[in-house]
Amino acid sequence: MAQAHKHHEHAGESLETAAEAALVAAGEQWTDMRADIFAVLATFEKPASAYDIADLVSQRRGKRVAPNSVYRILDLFVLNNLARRVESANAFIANSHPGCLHDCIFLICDTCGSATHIDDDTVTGNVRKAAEAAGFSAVRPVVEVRGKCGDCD
Amino acid sequence: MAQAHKHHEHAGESLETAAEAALVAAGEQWTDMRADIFAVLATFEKPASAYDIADLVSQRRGKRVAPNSVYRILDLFVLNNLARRVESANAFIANSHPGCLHDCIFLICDTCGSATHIDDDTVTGNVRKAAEAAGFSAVRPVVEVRGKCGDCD
DNA sequence: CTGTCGATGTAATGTTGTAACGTCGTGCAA
DNA sequence: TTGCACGACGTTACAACATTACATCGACAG
Repeated sequence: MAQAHKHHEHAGESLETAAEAALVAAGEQWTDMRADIFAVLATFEKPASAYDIADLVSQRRGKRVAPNSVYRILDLFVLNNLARRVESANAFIANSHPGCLHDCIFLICDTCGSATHIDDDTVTGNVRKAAEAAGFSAVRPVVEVRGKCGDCD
Repeated sequence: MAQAHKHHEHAGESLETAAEAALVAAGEQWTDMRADIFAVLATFEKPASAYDIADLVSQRRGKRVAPNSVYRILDLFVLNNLARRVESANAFIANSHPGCLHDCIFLICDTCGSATHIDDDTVTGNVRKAAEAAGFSAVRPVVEVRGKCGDCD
């Protein structure tokens, strides 16, 4: 069912470096603020709200960072595919393979809150096709699954 | 692609009657308040926020109805499949065939805000399978598509 | 030097969602 | 008939999420 699809999955340092590269490649700056926000976002394995991030970034910088600023940068990240918005959780999660662009599917555990993401282009492709068949264009599929993860069984 | 799947699609009076029947069948009461909220919800063709509904129901009753009360009843509706929550819009929409239970796919137009829903059990079934293959259980798929509808092209 | 531009700061406000507790009517049991 | 239990709804307060408008600051081109 799932497509075999080889990614370079990043983590930690490597992920931040990849994110920086991707953002710079898009003609954007990689500032301290952006680096801090990405770093904080990347430490979460659960989806993080903008306010969670604002708190942690504030600690890290020893100075209050307003949610506002966080949203701005998060939006930029989402736009450039460094992060994803998890609609059903009003929260954000770092993309573990920035630069590699496709629709992803999030599995969010209602018990522990963790989110994993899978890429299955067959499934999301079918969603796109179904939408296009109904006359929709310029489509952005939102495919998320709420449930219970293997660890919480 | 899309499954041929025959529903009784309701509208107006008929829809409200069907909703009442479904709720009563579930052992719940069909009160004036619930009827009003459902009626208001059903007049929207766009997803409606709880606050929108609260405003209109307040007008209709000539007395302020708090969002709080609306949420309670909306939650009940969602639980009993009379309404659906549109996660990517933080809003609700009436289910046009209450009692008929399956995963649905919402197409939300980013231009005019309208939402249509399609049922394609093949697609949602594959989403479920993908989630289960990843060790997820008790799964509730959220499949929504943001894009531009035929009318807004 | 100065105007412009992108990034961030600051303040205020709007929107969405929940918690805690009070009141009221209905039905049932003593 | 009284009193209690319960579900539905009201009221208030607050928490969480998100946006708008405008100010400040440094880099850099003219």
